[in-house]
Amino acid sequence: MSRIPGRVPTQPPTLADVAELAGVSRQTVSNAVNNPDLLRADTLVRVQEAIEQLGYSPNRAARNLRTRASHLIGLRMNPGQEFTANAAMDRFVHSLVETSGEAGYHVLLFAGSGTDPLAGYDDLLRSTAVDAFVVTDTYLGNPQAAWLRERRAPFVAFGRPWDDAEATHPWVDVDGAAGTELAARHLLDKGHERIAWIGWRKDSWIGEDRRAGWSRALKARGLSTSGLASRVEDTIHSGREASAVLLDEAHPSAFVCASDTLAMGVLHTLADRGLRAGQDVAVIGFDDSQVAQVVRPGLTSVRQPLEDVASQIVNALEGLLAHPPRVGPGILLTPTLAVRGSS
Amino acid sequence: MSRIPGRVPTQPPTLADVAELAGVSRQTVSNAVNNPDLLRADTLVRVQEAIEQLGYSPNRAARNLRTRASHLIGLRMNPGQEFTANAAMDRFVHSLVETSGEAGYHVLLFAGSGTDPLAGYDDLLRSTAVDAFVVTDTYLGNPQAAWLRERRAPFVAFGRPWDDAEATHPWVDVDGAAGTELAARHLLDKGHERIAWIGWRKDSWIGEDRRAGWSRALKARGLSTSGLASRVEDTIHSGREASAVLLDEAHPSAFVCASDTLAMGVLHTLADRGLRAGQDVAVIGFDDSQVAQVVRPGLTSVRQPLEDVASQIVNALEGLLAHPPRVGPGILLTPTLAVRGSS
DNA sequence: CTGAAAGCGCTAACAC
DNA sequence: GTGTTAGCGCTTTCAG
Repeated sequence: MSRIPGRVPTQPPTLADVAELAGVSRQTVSNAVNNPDLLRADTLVRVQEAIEQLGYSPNRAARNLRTRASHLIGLRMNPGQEFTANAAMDRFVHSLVETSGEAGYHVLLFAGSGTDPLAGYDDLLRSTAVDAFVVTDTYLGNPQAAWLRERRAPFVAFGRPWDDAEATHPWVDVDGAAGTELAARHLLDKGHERIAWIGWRKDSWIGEDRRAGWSRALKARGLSTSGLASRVEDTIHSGREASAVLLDEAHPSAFVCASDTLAMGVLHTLADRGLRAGQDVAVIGFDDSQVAQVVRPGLTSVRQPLEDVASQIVNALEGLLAHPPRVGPGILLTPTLAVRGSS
Repeated sequence: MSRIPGRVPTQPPTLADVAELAGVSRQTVSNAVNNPDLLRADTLVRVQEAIEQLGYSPNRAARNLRTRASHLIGLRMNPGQEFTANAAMDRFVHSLVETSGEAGYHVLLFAGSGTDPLAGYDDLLRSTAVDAFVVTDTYLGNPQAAWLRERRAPFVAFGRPWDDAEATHPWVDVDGAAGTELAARHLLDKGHERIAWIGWRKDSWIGEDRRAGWSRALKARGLSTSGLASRVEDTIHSGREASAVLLDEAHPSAFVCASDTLAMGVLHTLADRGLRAGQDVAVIGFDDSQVAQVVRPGLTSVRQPLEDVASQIVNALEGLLAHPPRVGPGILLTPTLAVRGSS
């Protein structure tokens, strides 16, 4: 009488309730859920009907306690830069949630402190709240990697271990150089010969990597890059100024930029001077952000395959959490070019 | 000998380890963590030192099992519309993570199915994986609200119960009408008298709400709205077409739009015709998305106070989960206007 | 293939 | 104030 199907029970049903209804032991119900193969077919059906009837789902806390696993993946959200390269972050989180969901994992978000790159990780780890982490902010080295490895915390990094070639942790990254090389080639094929670069300051590994692709493409065609490159802050204003200077001094017919933000700055300069993007001067950005898609006349941009990144990360995570753990080599994915009016 | 401080233990320390080191019972350690007032000062210090020394954090699963609470808040991510009104979502999630973190909660992300508005909720609820939900997708009524309430699942909605004035669940929303009224007044104060509206199709409550603010502002100044409004799909293309038609037929000197997307369409039309946004025709969007900030000459836009929304939601959540539960009235917050070059 | 017993780490209730 | 007992709901032995 205590559990009337269709009515909302005060307490969710437990294994014992299902066992009683199905006329088997609790253990058998557990097996029906976790190792159905062990049951005889008719018993299995009877148990499954009881589960269905009661709307039973195993209590997460109890299961976690027993199995020492939470099926949760921790992901740190950095204090929101209002408009920066993290435009891609949103898309990545979406993909990660969907992919990890299919693998039986949920994503646990926690806040970072901005100053301390380790904040938040420690507590979740010690309280065994998550099974693993996905570490995304590896742009300036990654102290997290060393720290997490030291505590034997499973994690997969989105981003190469730039500062440590010996690092053995699993990672997935996008080949930025291949992306900018793709962009530069696209322009070369259109007949451009003076292609300028606007990137980030030299202390950014990602920035230098992206720059290398542009440089490689030009050199492969026997073209010089000298005087055609500029390194600035990642703001529209900087992109605008840098492109103005380059136009005056080096007369490029096209720009490849390390980000859509910088590319927007170039578009502003072109508009200032009555030049038409795509017609008079070509521009290519990086990240395929929303702005690239809506600005006139459409900004050609390098697009990171974030769905694939998420999928590979979840894959690596599953290996890491398997018994015994499987840890594969780092994975480098190739971006694509979203071609629009600006090129 | 089993736990050497400074070294990484194979197993995290437990209550028992701390109790042994401090020379007290397990219960006393538990009290030291949860009810420090109950301990004598010197005992408390001794226990805290032991906790510190071992790097102890209470095991989440065990605590959850015992207290029947997970300190997790479920948030559903809808399948990523590549570019839509969910531009604001990212900002909201950030705020929610930070605010709820301060209140001792973490955010659990799960994937929605796109077709079934209830997908994902059920399992998390039955397995008691989360303490409560934050429901965001209330744009077309909210079947979740009725469903969740029926199962006595605690939740707070971001969005009014448009379709059910009798609804008693806690909610927080932004007063869209106040936002568009602010926008229209801003234009009226600049001397505009023919202000057009481009909004969504009539079946959108949010859209009709935003439209009402524009209409109210015009009528308050004794101006007619007839022929000045258009209702279309939320795409750039639609905004472009609608504005072209309105310019031809109604000769407005300014536009207020239900979204930045539509406003971008207007900017395209102006560019097509050689009209300068802000100089010849004013344009105001809604959501203060990234594009509003980077497009030339800057798009004036209604900005939702998402930080405040998150804060109020967490506040409501804390009330809901208190013993006994406190449930307050719905909360309506007022947006602000981010003024840029387009107006 | 099924059942009985034990225990994961913690906290609520009660004794001392 | 502190210690003892019990049990949250589940899964992992190990018998039958």
